[in-house]
Amino acid sequence: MGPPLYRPQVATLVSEAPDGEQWLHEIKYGGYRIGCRVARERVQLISRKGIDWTRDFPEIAAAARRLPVRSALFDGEIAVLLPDGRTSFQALQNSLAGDRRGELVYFVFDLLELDGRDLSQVPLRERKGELSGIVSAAGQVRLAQHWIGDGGSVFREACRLGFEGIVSKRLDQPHHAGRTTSWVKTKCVRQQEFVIGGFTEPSHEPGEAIGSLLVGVNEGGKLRFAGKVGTGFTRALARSLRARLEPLRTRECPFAERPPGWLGRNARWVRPRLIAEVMFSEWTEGGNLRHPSFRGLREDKAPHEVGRERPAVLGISLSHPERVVFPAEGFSKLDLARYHDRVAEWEVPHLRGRPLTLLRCPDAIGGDCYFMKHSKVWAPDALRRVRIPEKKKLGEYLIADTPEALLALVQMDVIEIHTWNTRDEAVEKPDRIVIDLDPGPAVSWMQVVEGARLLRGALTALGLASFVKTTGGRGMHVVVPLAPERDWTECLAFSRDLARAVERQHRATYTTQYAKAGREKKILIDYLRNN
DNA sequence: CGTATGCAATCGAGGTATAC
DNA sequence: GTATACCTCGATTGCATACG
Repeated sequence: MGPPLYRPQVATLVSEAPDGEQWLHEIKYGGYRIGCRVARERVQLISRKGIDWTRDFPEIAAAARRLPVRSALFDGEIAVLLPDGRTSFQALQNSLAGDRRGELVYFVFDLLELDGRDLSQVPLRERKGELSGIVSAAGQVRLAQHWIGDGGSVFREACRLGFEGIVSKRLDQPHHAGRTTSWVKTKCVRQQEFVIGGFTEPSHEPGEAIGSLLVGVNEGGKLRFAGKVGTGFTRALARSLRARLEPLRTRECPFAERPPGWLGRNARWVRPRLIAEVMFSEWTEGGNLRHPSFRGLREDKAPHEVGRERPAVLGISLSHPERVVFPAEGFSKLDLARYHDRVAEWEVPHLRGRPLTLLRCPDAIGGDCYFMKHSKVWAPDALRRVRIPEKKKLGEYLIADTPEALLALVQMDVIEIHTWNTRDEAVEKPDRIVIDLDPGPAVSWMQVVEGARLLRGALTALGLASFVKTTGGRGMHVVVPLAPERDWTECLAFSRDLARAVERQHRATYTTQYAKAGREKKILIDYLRNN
């Protein structure tokens, strides 16, 4: 008898995540469900329908071959892990097309056979136990994380972080092929209204019902096609929708841009009068709906009121969320917002109370960017404005004290956030000194690291704690926190003296001369950051 | 006899491969 | 380049069959 087939267990959709200690919860990764059979040196990756996918993911197969088993059947999901920690179905398909943006990871969540022992009749709790001894929590083949109990919180957190939803599994149940209720999934759904601009002829009842609805949203005064909705109605409802749409029939396509291909030529068009409520999982990169499902007609809204609803992060509404801000990596404004949301806990303490100088790029990096010090511009309310006396007049500055304020900066298309070395309660008394190590083009990164260590040594000898900050470029900042007691001139004098002392001792390596010429192989110690 | 379950159909986006 | 077929993911309906 050959090895048992890969017959995956699948989850039933429910509206609320279950609670209780008998349930564990995992992230719904939104990748491809894949079984992995290891037998001696042979590894095979198998799709949900039993098709061999080993050739499509050779690096996963190679990593699986190194697992410490003689034979095994693993179950899991292959997904693309984005740098912000989310996984993306879209990115996975791009990855199969050769576009590597993010890391391909096989998240393993079950073990059905181990070294000849059939584990399929063993409770999930024990299978998880065996699995955790074999697959580690890092690497290209990695253990899927899970949480026991409190499904509601796991679900809310998963949605907040931008995942598709969660899968909840009974710990006390054996494996069971096919759809069961001992595995359930809860999805983070989106729902909104769309204008109906047409429909397709159904294959079964031509002339009597509809196949799918063609829907769109208003964008810049035009109706933009957003996809087809072909499920969520019964046959009877499809017939009644046809009856409602038939009087609205027109020869002219109501969408500003005709849908591509066959659809654009063969769909039935209607005057854009009816509004449909549609549930869907997400917007695709092309601005279409993924997994759309009809919920009903909205009789209470006018078509011109229907637009794409702006996503919000931490309550800050983002315009142009899909705009690509980092073209090389393909990251959008929404990606940037989610990143700041994730790191806000660490980022905000360094921003709190500090007047800001901002680099804004309304197009993208590489487009037109400009530095902004004063805040005589529109900014969301979450940002605080302060007035600080300058040489001649009062200057108004922005300060970000909260995670919401940080997201407000993203909404303003801010790419770089530069802070003052003082806080607004005492603008004349710096609470830190920053010494910038700016390497010439011929200087290696390790030399910059050595420079930072040298400075830190000198500071420690003077009784001052210090830490380094990467700059995003090739240099490094050495930051010295201070009690806000000395004024600017004293801080500047101190950092200038320190920089010159280092320069005197190591003339071949360091300089305090700003002129570019002559310092290709040297590190400029820039003390003027404390001015 | 009603309910549960499995399976095929019919829809969706987005991808590949292949034929023309 | 365009069209077709088929693969992944998904939702949902409707029917046949199994079960208590």
